[in-house]
Amino acid sequence: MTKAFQPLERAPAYMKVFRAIEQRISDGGLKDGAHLPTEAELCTQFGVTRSTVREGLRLLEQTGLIVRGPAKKFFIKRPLASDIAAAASKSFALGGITFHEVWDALATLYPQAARLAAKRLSAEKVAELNKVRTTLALVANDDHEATVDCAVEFFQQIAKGLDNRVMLAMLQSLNLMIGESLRHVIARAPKAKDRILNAQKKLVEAFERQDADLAAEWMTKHIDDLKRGYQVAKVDMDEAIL
Amino acid sequence: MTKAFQPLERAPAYMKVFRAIEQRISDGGLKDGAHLPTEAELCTQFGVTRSTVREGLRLLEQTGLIVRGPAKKFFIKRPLASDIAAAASKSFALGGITFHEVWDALATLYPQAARLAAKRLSAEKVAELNKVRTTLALVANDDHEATVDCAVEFFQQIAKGLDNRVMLAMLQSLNLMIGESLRHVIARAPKAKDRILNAQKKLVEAFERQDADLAAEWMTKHIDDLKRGYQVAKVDMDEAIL
DNA sequence: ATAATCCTATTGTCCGACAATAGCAATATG
DNA sequence: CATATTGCTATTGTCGGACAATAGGATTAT
Repeated sequence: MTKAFQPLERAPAYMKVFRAIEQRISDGGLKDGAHLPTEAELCTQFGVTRSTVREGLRLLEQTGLIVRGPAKKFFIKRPLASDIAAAASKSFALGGITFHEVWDALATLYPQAARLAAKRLSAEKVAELNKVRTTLALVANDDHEATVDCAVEFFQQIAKGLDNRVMLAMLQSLNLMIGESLRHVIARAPKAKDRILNAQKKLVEAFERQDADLAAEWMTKHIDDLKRGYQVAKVDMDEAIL
Repeated sequence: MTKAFQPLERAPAYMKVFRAIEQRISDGGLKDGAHLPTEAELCTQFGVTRSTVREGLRLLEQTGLIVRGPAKKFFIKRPLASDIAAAASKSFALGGITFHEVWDALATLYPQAARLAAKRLSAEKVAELNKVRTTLALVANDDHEATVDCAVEFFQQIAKGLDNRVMLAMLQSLNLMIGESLRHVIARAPKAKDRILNAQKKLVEAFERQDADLAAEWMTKHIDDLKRGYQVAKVDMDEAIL
């Protein structure tokens, strides 16, 4: 007797539409920036109705593979690190991730990131970082909004400087998750800004000297400070973020 | 004159449906495991037609917030670390991430993960790891499939043992991305398995002694070996994965 | 008691229609 | 002639209804 049959491929048509287009994107048939045919055109090509095509498009839309251009037209977009980070941090939040888990990941990743940064950051990037730092020094002490923005921007610049999209996405997703809570902390821990400024200064120095150990050391202190900030602000670390 | 009007909120109805349900999930109104009302029910509640509701459901579906239960009914599901990892690694692949970037992230994250594991892994978890290791020792030398599975499983167990869903998701997404390429490497680098086994042995020893430095050291060697494997297998590290 | 069959609720797909909108062409106005 | 306005057209967003496919549960037959 010949071999048993494979279970045959049964997926809803809208799913097949999704996968077909996704496939075309990944194999380069639909290049980045190209625009998708109109819905009517897709109907005739796939031989299904608009409702079905549209359901498939919604899947693509949520995956982030197509974005609206002018005239509501969709065009193809390959996911950027920032998209992945945004999606991941949103999912984490919905999954009930705690401050503790985020902080733990920060404490693990960022000192290493600082090590890499010390080795890889170009002189221009370090100068850029320094500019962010001086900007932070200039903002009013009670402007918590701007303070947080600068503090997060400093992290962002380091992440971007690593020249690695995987790490960028991971670090950015952490940045997004701490951003909100940081606002909370800074509003309640008045001395936080000075400590942040000091850590940033030492970090920039370490980057200038390309001293990986020093960079890691100060980054660790910086992250530890954040935890202390949470404690001062009486944030329950086992509470879910957002 | 009174202040200018805000641009009014104009989003397609299907998007509003999506956001409304998403909101209900995140604020706990729809609990994990609860089942979504039928499409017809949602139609009456939102006051839109089924087509519109269904487009919204497709968005939820792709976000991973609802999954099909028996009878095709949708059930609410909060995203798990593994879902986030799967989505992220797929996006990375579509974004054209290179082997080099993945390896770079591996080399940065896993030694630190090993450090944490040395401190946190329970005795049972270490025993579990040891079991994976002995399983790998027993598989035939030419069974590349099983070899890869065991090698990846070893990483998975470490990731799970950290007891941190953020790190778990990040490490898992890396695991998914190397999985495929590892198959390629092991088929071409015959001695790879022995080196993997040795590294795993040393790692387990380090975990048993809770020696973080030793664990990090051997994990670094382990990851470096992987890179050497790529070179032996003549994989172009600047090529996109998958 | 178990297996086969029917029933029903729900999803998947189709069709056709029309309103809303954005971009473009044609026109009016100075 | 240049600019502003208007109308045209292609496309998307939404609607309503229809029916086939399917999964689970109820019912019947053996």
